[in-house]
Amino acid sequence: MADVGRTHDCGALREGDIGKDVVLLGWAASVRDHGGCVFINLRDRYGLTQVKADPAVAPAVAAAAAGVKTESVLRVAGKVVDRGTNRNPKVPTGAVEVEATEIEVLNPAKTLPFAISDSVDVSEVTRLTYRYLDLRRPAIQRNVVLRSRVASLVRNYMDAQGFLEIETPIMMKSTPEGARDFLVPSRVHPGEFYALPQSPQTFKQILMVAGMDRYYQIARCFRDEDLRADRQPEFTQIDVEMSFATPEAIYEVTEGMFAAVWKTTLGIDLPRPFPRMPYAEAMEKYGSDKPDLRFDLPLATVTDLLAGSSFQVFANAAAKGGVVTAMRVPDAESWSRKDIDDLTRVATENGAKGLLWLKVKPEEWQGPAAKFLAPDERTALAERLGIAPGDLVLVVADEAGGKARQALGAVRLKVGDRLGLRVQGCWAFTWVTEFPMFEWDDRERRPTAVHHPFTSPVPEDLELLETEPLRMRARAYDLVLNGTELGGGSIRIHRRDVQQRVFKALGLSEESARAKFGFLLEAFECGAPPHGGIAFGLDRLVMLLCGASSIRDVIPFPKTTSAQDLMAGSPSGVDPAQLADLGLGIVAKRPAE
RNA sequence: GGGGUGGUAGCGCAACCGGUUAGAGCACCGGCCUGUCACGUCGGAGGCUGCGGGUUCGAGUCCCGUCCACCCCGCCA
Repeated sequence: MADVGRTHDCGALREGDIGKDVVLLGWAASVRDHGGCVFINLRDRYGLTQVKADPAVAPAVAAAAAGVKTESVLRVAGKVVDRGTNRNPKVPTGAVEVEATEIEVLNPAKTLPFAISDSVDVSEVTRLTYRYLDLRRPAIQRNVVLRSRVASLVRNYMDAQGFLEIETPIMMKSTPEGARDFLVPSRVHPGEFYALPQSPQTFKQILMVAGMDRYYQIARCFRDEDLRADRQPEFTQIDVEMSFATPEAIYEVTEGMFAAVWKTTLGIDLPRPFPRMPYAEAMEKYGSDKPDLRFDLPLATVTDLLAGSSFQVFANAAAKGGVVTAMRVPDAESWSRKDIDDLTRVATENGAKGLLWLKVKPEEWQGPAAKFLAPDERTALAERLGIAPGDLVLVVADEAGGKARQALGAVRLKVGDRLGLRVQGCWAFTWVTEFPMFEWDDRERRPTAVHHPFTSPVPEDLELLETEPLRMRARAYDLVLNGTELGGGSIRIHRRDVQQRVFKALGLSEESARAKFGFLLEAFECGAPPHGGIAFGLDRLVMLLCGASSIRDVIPFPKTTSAQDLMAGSPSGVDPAQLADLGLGIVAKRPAE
C-alpha cells in the first residue's frame, strides 16, 4: 500500500467510514505515548484525525509512532475504527480513529520555535519570522480560506454583472499627488524609473475610453507611507470602473457585491440600500469622515450657545470662528478621574488642547467649567444635547473647528470601546457622500484633492473652481463599515477642459500636466464616455469579516511597522554590479549591508 | 519626524525599594504508564536579562544612547 496516495483528508472521516482502509497525509499535531498505545493527532488544512498505534496490532508501528516528533509530516495507512465510548465530541472526526498499520515519516521536524496552536500566545516577531509555521495555525488558515472565498465571490458576482477582469501594469509611470511612489529603476533607460501603482486609476479610466464599459480587477497597490494596523505598503484593492455611471448605479452594484459576500460567508442578509450621510453631517455628528455607526452618541455643535460664555475657552473659540462641540455619555457621571484622564489623552493626541467635562448630578453640575456656565447656558446645553441626570458631558473647543470635532470624534470612539458598544457581529454600513473637492495643504500652500485629481465636481459647483475651490463639492463617495473606510470612489472628469482646470487649481502647470497625464488628456478628446467607479480594500474587508484586529492577520506575508519582511529579510542591500547595471549609486547615510 | 507600551530560558511570562546562586509554566531530553485527546507522572538540562556606555560596594531593576516590535499622531490623492 506504500504507493497509495491520500484517500481522505484529515477532516473527512466519519462514522460511515468505519471499516475502510485509508491513507492519510498530514502533520503530527500531537503525539501522546501511553507506554503501549500511542495516539497521534494528524492535522491538515481540513481538520484533525486521531491515529492510534496499538502494539497489540502492530508492535513495530507503535514503536515508530512513539518516536515521532511533533509537526513531522506523516503518511499513515490503516483502518477506520469506531472509538466506542471514547469518542471526542470536540472534533468533527471524533467518532472514529485510524488504527495504523503503517506510519511513515515523510519528513521529520526539529523542535519548532513555537507550538502550532490557536491557544498559545506567540509574539508577532516570532510569528512573522516563522510565518510558514504561523500560517499552519488553524485560526490563520481560516483567514486565508475566507480571503480566498471572498475573492472568488467577488469575481463571480462581477462576472455575472457583466464586468470584465482586466489587468493593468505593475510597472507604470510615477505621478505627482497622492502617496509617495515605490520606484523601479529602468536598466534600459538609466536614470529613469517606473513606479508601482498606488492604484490602477488612470489605466481603468483609459479602459473606459477604450469602450470596455465595465471593468474590475483584484489589484495589488503600493504606497510608500508609514504603516498602521490597517495599512501595509502593498495591499489589495477590488477596483471597479463603469462607463455612463451614476453614483446610484455604483451604489447598486457594490451593495449587491457586499450583500453576496455577507450572505455567502456569514449567512447574513444585509439590509439595503445602505444608509447615506453627507460628509458635512459625518464631520459634525461624528467628528470623522468614517463614522462608526454601531452606536449613536453623536456630537453636537454648541458654539452658538456658548459664544457669550464667561469661560474664555468657549468664548475665544467662538470669537475666532472656531467650534465648541459636545457629546453626552449616559450614566457615566461616576466615571473616575483616571477614566476621564484617558479620554483627555485621546483628545490631546488627536489635536485638541484639552477635554472639558461636566458631571450632571441631580442637584448640581460638576467639572472644571461648570461654575462658569450661566443657568440659561445650562438649560440650552441640556436641551440641545438631551442631557439627563447621571450623564457625563464631554466638550472640546478649538479655534480650528475641524480639529475640535476630530478630537471629540476620537474620544467618542474611546467611549464606545469603554461602553462595549463597538461589538463584532454588528454591521453598520454607510455611504459618506458630498465630499469637498479640495482641502488646503499648509505645507504645500495650495489646495490638494480630497479624493484624487480625476474626481468630477458637483456640476453646479464647477463655476467656483477659479474663485472659491475650497467650497466645491465632489461627486465622490466612501463606503464605511463600523468606522473603517472600506473604499471610495467618484464620478470622474471625462472632458479635457475640465480636467485641465482642476489640474491648474491643484497648482499643476500646463506643461507638467501634459508631461504627467498627457495621454489621459488626449484620450479625453477622443470620445471619452462619462464614467465613474470605486475601489475597496480587500484586506480591510476580510479583516472585518473575520474579526481580526490587524490586516497583518489576513495578509499571508505582511511587513512589520518598519516595512520589513522578517521572514525573507527584505528590504536588503544588493550587489554593486546590479546597481551599476542600473546606473545607480548609494548616497544614503546607511550603506547597503 | 513626534508620543506611548514593551524587549529576561526555545515560547509566553515573573523577579518587591538597587542586594544571596534570575524563577515557575509550556516546550525540550531521559524514565514510567494501553484510552489519551493541550494525556498523566518522576527526574534532568536549559540564561551575555536586545545592544553600547554610565552611576553605584553592588544594576534585569536607575541614567544616557541605540536597535527591534506593537499602538497612535503626522503622512496615507
